[in-house]
Amino acid sequence: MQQCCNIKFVKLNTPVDILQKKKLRNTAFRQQVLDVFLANEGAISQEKIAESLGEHDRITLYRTIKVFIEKGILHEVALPGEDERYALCAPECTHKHEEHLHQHIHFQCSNCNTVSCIDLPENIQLSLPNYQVKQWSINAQGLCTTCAT
Amino acid sequence: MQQCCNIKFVKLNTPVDILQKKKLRNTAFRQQVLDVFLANEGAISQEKIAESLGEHDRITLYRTIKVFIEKGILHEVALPGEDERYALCAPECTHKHEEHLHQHIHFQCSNCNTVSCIDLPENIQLSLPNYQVKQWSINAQGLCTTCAT
DNA sequence: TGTATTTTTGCAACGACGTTGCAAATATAA
DNA sequence: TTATATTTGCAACGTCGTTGCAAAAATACA
Repeated sequence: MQQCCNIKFVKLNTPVDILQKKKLRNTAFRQQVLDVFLANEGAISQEKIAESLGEHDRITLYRTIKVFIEKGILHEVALPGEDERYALCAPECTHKHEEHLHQHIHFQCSNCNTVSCIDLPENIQLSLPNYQVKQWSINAQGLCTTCAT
Repeated sequence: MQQCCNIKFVKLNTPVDILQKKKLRNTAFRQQVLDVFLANEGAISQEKIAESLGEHDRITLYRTIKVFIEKGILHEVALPGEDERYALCAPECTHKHEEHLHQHIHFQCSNCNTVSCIDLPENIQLSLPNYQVKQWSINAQGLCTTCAT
């Protein structure tokens, strides 16, 4: 069972663990960025990260996000008409340029605007006639658990 | 049956038709932009549109795309790590801020990099426990019809 | 533990792009 | 044909992505 963006799962890894596993140096800045993700559920934009960080160097943040994506620590969540968001990958995730399969659902709440990653209960195949589908993801919109009640 | 981004369907509408229906003035520039979409299947980026247009004013293009999205002529196709792309909406599509339901698949070919919109054979419901799903779309990657063979 | 090596950071700099205001040009209505 | 409303093109501004480079920091190694 592939679990991605599951908070229970992710929280087992400390920033230090994550960086060591990916052979990245353990710096204060990177820890702060990872802390932001561990404190926020779901996918957040660069703007949101920047706010959470307080005063910081924007180029360093840009490069940190870039490296995290390349190493498979973060993945990109694209939403139409909005800034790209980023979310923690599960430990199984490999580098961007290797096989990096994300088969999950990104759910955006039209009320509170949070984007949560929903795990799929099992591996589901998408098959399209005449196409070779390698990976896929679903972007859904509506009301999240909190706002629906 | 909802058909979106289906070329057969869209080609029945001329640029003039499209603009009239949306109560937008019929200008040379807007026609050129629409022609680019009618000539290119699938979703294309602003950069690609700009190339196809030749010499033009970038602000006018920016505003044209913006108006087309607001009026429901174009819709935004978000892809992780890439510039946003735009695709023609089917005539049924309403304005952005009304109910604008796109339940379709955006398929990106990892070889030729084209993004095509695939019609769904019928209305399919996505149901997630505890969530109220209003709309959804699928981003898939792999090899398209042409490149798979 | 101290030093060498490699990585990372912070800053300058540049271009590209989103965005707005405004006046001139254009399209539609009367 | 003229009046009105819309659209365009341009200036201008700030923000962001990106790169190069030197200083600082982290790790490896003796």
